[in-house]
Amino acid sequence: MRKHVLLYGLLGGVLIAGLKLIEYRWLVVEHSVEVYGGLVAAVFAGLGIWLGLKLTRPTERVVVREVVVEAPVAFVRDQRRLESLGITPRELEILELIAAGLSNREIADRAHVSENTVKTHSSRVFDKLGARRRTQAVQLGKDFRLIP
Amino acid sequence: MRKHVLLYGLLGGVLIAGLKLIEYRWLVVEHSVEVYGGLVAAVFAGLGIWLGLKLTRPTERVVVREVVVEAPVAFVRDQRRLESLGITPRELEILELIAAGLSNREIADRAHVSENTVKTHSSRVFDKLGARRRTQAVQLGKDFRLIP
DNA sequence: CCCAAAATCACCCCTTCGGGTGACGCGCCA
DNA sequence: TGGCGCGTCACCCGAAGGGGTGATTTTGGG
Repeated sequence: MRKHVLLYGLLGGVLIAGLKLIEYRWLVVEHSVEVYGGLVAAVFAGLGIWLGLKLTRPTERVVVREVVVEAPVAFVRDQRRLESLGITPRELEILELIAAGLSNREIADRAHVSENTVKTHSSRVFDKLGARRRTQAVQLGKDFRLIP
Repeated sequence: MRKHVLLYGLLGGVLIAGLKLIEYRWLVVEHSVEVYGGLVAAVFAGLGIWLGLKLTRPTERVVVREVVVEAPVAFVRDQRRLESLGITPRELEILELIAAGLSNREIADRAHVSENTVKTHSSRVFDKLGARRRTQAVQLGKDFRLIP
């Protein structure tokens, strides 16, 4: 910054010297003092702006703060796949209970239906998923993003 | 910014008018043109610096960028729990294959052991996990962070 | 109002699973 | 060197799971 101040003074001196060399007094005599004043004002205003920019440039700092956002990877059900497989809401419900580790008997109790009904639903959902065992159905259900 | 330019011009006009009012010509006559020029130069230089600061102030900004880092939550096996439950490596291996949806027969083939051996391992791991069914064992294994 | 999809339930048959028990070999270590 | 943990295997039996078929009721939309 100090360098800029020195440069500013130097330019001012050069300007004065330049005006002397081109006989600014002739200009003054010929075009009055206002022209001389305006010229000086314009030049120094420009220099001032330039200096101001130079002085404020260093304060123009961009602070980049990286905030790490935890992504719990929230579960979103793949509705599209659900429809493409033709799995009904009830079947999906049974699948979730199977994934929870419940037996058909327990699922029947919880869903207030008979065990045979649970077996029917599970058989259908196994068929739609292409699973032969409930553990495989659970695995496929997770892969297909049908259950968490 | 345009407002600043207008203000700048207005101030220049006011300055000129002010100089007129205090009969600047007297100053010129009495102290030569250099004094007048220096005065104008100083004033406009100051204005220029001020304008420069005003213009550059808005560019003085702090950018806060939030970088969302995908957290796949890499799986880390809970070795402590594994030991506290007394689950052996072979049993854990069987548990993983069960979680993959394989039958005892398939597990036996993949692990190059008899189906009876697989049943023994699975029975042991079920007992250690407190599971009654393989789906429940899988669920508990995931809860205990023993399998992904 | 009727049809189709969904949900419900039942029965049969076979496979798989899970519990229980017993046994054998291997490596480690006190 | 004897015990212990681990891995291996076998057999039995009851429970649970899964496939197939058929049937009834409920429900939502044309």
